[in-house]
Amino acid sequence: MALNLKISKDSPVPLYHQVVQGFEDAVNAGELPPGTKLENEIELARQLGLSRPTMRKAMDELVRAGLLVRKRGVGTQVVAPSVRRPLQLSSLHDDLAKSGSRPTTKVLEFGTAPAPAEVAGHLGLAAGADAYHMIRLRSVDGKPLAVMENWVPLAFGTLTEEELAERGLYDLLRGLGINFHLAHQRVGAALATRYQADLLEMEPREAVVTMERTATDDQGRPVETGHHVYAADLYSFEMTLMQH
Amino acid sequence: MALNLKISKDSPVPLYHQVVQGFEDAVNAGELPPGTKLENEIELARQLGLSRPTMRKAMDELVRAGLLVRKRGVGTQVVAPSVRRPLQLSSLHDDLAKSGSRPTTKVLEFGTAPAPAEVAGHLGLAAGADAYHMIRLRSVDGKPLAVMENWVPLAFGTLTEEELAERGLYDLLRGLGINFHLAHQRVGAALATRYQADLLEMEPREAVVTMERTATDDQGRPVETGHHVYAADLYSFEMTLMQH
DNA sequence: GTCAATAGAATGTCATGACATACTCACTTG
DNA sequence: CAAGTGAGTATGTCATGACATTCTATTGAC
Repeated sequence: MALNLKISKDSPVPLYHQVVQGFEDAVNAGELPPGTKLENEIELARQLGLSRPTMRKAMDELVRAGLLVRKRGVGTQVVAPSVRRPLQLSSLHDDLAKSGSRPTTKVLEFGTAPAPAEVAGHLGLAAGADAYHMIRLRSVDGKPLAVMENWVPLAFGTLTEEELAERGLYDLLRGLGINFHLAHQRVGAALATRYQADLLEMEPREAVVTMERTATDDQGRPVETGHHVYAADLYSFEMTLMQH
Repeated sequence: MALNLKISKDSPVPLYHQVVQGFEDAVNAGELPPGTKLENEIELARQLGLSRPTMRKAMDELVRAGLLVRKRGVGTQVVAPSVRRPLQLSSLHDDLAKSGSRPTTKVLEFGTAPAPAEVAGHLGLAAGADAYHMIRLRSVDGKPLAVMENWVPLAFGTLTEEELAERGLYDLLRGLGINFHLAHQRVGAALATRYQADLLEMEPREAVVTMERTATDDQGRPVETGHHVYAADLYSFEMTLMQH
């Protein structure tokens, strides 16, 4: 089965990236149906005029993405078109904007306050140390979606309520020079408090999706911790799990 | 800053794996504190007596794991100890057993039934085609944790209620020769129905965490789809998000 | 027919070598 | 002082070459 990918050595796009993209396109177009057994790496590389390590680097990526499975001594075959979508650290604002929604934000509370013990623990602060505290209501197309409470250490720089009303928190933090690295997140469920229910325009004791997250920067410093509550009928968390 | 990793060329463990493990140990032991700037790749490889591609392969993994960040033209530094835990496809039974709990399962319903339209869609079956249908109650240390409804196409082989009472569904499917590959999962919240509340020994209209998942094998075939409901006070979903 | 050994196939690992590109800093010029 | 340029640094990409390990199928012996 000859590969029919277009690889250009004049392109600024690295060769292995072109291979990855070509595979994905071929799989999505049905030219490489699930179950297709590929030629061995050496032959594939020969066909594309590449070195084997370059071919292999491309295939490493495709295996990690879930499009291909490899078995030592046997060969490689196509799995797709079901593809792994990696979990990305981004803000709800960015997620919603990316999915075509028009998110708006209302700042309900903003200030500095002594961090409760759990928050202090997450942020690596002394108990009772001051931190920024903010509560926002996020809506989409005019409909309330989430109540978001966040805490941010004071040490990174100055945040203002005016800025927070205009831009997302993550955007502001990036503006302070913070390079986000990763976040640990926990998703659960709860009954909406009366406060939350009022804001989300639902009955009290309706179900809400809860999300707690602490994000760290590329220095390993905790940069924000938050507790968000989403209307369960409007929002859920999607993810792809891989077998290893 | 000289690296102090123990690398043995006699070990059956690949060199790059030894480097990864050595880094992780050093970071976890505090020998490589967050923010540490590492020597360049060529020097690190020299210090460890390795080739640069081997060094680089190890560091690729550490970057993907979130322990290191690299910047072209600048260098590489340590981020940890906060590490990315990749999302793995495994069954609730395996997850709980791994965390030290003693899960038990009660089969509430088992049989074949026409798959509802949505289920048929997920499993790639014709509408109304028969599929295995099962409902189980999972408990931990005698306390009910989850109500789990699953559908499995008939085509993979025979499942029996007796087997399901003894072993997990994923275990049974593996026994039929299925190689799990990945699953798409959605986590949300809902109010427990009376049926669910009775089983989970909670009040009706308490909040439950919901999870819908469709798993596919390494041929790209959907092998099971399920809808699970967890007691929100006992279970939540944890995950790590990476910035890219 | 069953079992063990062997050969072939293919992935996995590792090395040497070289060039390209992005980033930072210092110096020069306006 | 600010902007631009060039050099140095380090990661990113790619190639050739070789050996190790795992898997499967075939063959031979019992």
